[in-house]
Amino acid sequence: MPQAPSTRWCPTSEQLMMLEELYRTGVRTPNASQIQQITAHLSHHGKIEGKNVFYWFQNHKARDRQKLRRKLSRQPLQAFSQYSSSPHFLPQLHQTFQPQRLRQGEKVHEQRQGLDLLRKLEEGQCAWITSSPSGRERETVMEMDGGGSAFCRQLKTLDLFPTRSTGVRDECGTSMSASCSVLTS
Amino acid sequence: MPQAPSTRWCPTSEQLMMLEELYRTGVRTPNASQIQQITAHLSHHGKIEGKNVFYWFQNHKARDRQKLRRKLSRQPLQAFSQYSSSPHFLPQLHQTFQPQRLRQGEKVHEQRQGLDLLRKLEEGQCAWITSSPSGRERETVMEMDGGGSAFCRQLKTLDLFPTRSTGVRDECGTSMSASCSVLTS
DNA sequence: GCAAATTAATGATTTATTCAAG
DNA sequence: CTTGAATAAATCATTAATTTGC
Repeated sequence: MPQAPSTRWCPTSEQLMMLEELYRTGVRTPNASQIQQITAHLSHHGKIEGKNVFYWFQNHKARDRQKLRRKLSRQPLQAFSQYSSSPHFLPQLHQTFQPQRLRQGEKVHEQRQGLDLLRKLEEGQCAWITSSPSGRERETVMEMDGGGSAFCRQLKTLDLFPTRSTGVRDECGTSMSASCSVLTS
Repeated sequence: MPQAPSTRWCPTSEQLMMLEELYRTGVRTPNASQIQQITAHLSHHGKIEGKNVFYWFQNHKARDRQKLRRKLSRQPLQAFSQYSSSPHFLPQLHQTFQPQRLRQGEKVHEQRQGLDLLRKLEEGQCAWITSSPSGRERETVMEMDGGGSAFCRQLKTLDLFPTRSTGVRDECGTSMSASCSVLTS
């Protein structure tokens, strides 16, 4: 069939890796000259023009920031957990794990609560995660050394999460189906 | 009898299946609370602690990415590989980009170039960036056509990224060993 | 068949990056 | 410019698979 001559640049894996390598090592907003050089090099690995390089860095930088923000805004849901050995616990967990999105203006600072585990693990303050919760289900899921989860306010899940992706999301999953949550307090 | 002090967690098949199910359905980086919940549930199927869950997701995600990248790098789809992937190309580019770091006072100019570019692009004055960078630029930047080694004599590797290859390990094109090179002349 | 020897997986640690707040 | 937070990448280390000589 008369394949439409792809109207847009499609980076080869090598080009992509090289761009990412440059990005990883600090290049963010290359100037004209730099773009020219990059383009020259990458052109050995496939069709490419300067504007592609320019746009790539623009987009990559932006999406990186976006990803970070999203990452920071991941909030824990309410502790519920007496399903114990329910054979249906998985679906329930899923409900709890849907990515949460908070309001735009919400201060990022108070929203983190993610995994400072690593640090705590290394510092030995990881009782909460090191200890085996095997004994019984605790309804006070975490108590985290007093000050850890003060901002663990009540979230109200509004709805939906058709998430059923099979591929590898997370990274460039710019738009993962997310449920919408709102602070109710 | 001093039982083999199994030094590390060994997931039961049930635990593994549950973790994989969670992963398949989108869980990638569970936060503290979520880890607690997962741990609580999985503990019904065998000994387990929070950090095991944490590490499991870290590793699984990382190795998934790794697998994907390795797969991608195996499909270099252009015949331009006469230059193939020169290990020198990156360092050279980096060298070019080093001067990008400016002192506080004079930062504006460089930074603004990106915007200028965009403007030009949108205004149609982007001939310089749209045009394919053939020949000319290449010469000034890299001489490597006659055997890239000639270029290397002038380079001094700073070893920003020590290429400690443990040999055996995985990897391939994922992370090109990038060292920071500087002209010594 | 069966261990010792080898190799592949994968759990656990360490190290480097990144963004952005201070 | 410095530092905090939070990974992701790299790598170390141990367990499971498998191969191999008998």
